[in-house]
Amino acid sequence: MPSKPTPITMDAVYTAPGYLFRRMQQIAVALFMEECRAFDLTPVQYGSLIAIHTHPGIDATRLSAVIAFDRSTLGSVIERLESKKLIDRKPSPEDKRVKLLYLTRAGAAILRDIMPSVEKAQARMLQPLKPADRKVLLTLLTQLVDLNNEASRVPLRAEDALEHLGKVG
Amino acid sequence: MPSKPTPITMDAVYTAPGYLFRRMQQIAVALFMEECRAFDLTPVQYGSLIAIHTHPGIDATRLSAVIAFDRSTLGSVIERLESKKLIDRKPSPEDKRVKLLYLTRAGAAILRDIMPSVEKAQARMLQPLKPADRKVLLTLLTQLVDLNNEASRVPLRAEDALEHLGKVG
DNA sequence: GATTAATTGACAGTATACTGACAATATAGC
DNA sequence: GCTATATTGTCAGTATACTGTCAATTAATC
Repeated sequence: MPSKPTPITMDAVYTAPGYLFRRMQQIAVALFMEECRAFDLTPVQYGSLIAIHTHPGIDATRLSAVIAFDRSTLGSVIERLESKKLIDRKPSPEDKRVKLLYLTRAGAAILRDIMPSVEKAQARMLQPLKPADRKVLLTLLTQLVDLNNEASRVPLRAEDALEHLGKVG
Repeated sequence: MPSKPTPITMDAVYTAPGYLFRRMQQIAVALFMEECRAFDLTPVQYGSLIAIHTHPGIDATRLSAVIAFDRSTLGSVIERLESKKLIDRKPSPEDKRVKLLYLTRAGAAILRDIMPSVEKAQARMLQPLKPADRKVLLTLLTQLVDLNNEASRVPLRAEDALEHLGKVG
């Protein structure tokens, strides 16, 4: 049977999951920026630093896969981190196309120092919910992101990306 | 007691709610664009059309409040909708600063036609969850957005925005 | 080993966000 | 009624995304 046409009301917007995800993402960024103001880092830059810290010598393409950030955009993110002297970019001796990424001392330091503020921001955005509800939401959200992994332009490829690091052949 | 410092691992990223909201937002946009390709409308443009349809003669500032979209950005969104001839912008006779927004015939038509595709996209992003879980997630997400309303730069002001429409003073 | 494929980083073009500023215009307070 | 304040639209500057393209380089195939 054909379903009845959706009435065109604001509820078509307000109850759409896509709209709610957009608003929560904006709220999440706002809280991150507020808590981390002193460090002058964006959420994307923070995530990139974490990944480079965890995988020193990673290249931009694999970095993009490990954090599921857009590869085209990552170029300018890396540029900004480099100009802030938080990372170094060194040409790969094995592949002339590739530039390997490393944290500088300053990069490692800022990462260590920013963690508590990031934690605070992450806690604040779930604060309004009861603790049990926070857990439920996080569980479902994690599942949903994982199950929809292939739907995004840049699916998360944590495992794959690691395979090519620190190997000789 | 002081809590132990967070270890710097990828889990600090993968389990952060902010990261999960970012990824779901990107997945949501990707699914919207895929389902609605034929209409050449973005999620933001769609939301704007719905709001203008519901509140004919609304101005840009109130539009921003009714859908909680950034006011600076909305200028270019409106420009694009106007150049596609989906909306009309008319100067207000009462306030020389204000430009009032109306759907064109084409705008109303595209809105009517796109609804099923939007529905499909919204359904697809929750599809991977069990029906009961979808309901739980939506409920918690709606609560969370509402309770964090003031944390975003552009809090939703659905009621306020309406008060100034169609009144004489 | 020469041709074809795929990969890497880069770039141009479009769209959304947010910050902060500005001129024109309205409103409030006195 | 004049002045201080607020509102509206706009713009410049920065940051993130996505599409599509490109040259350089590497890998795969025959």
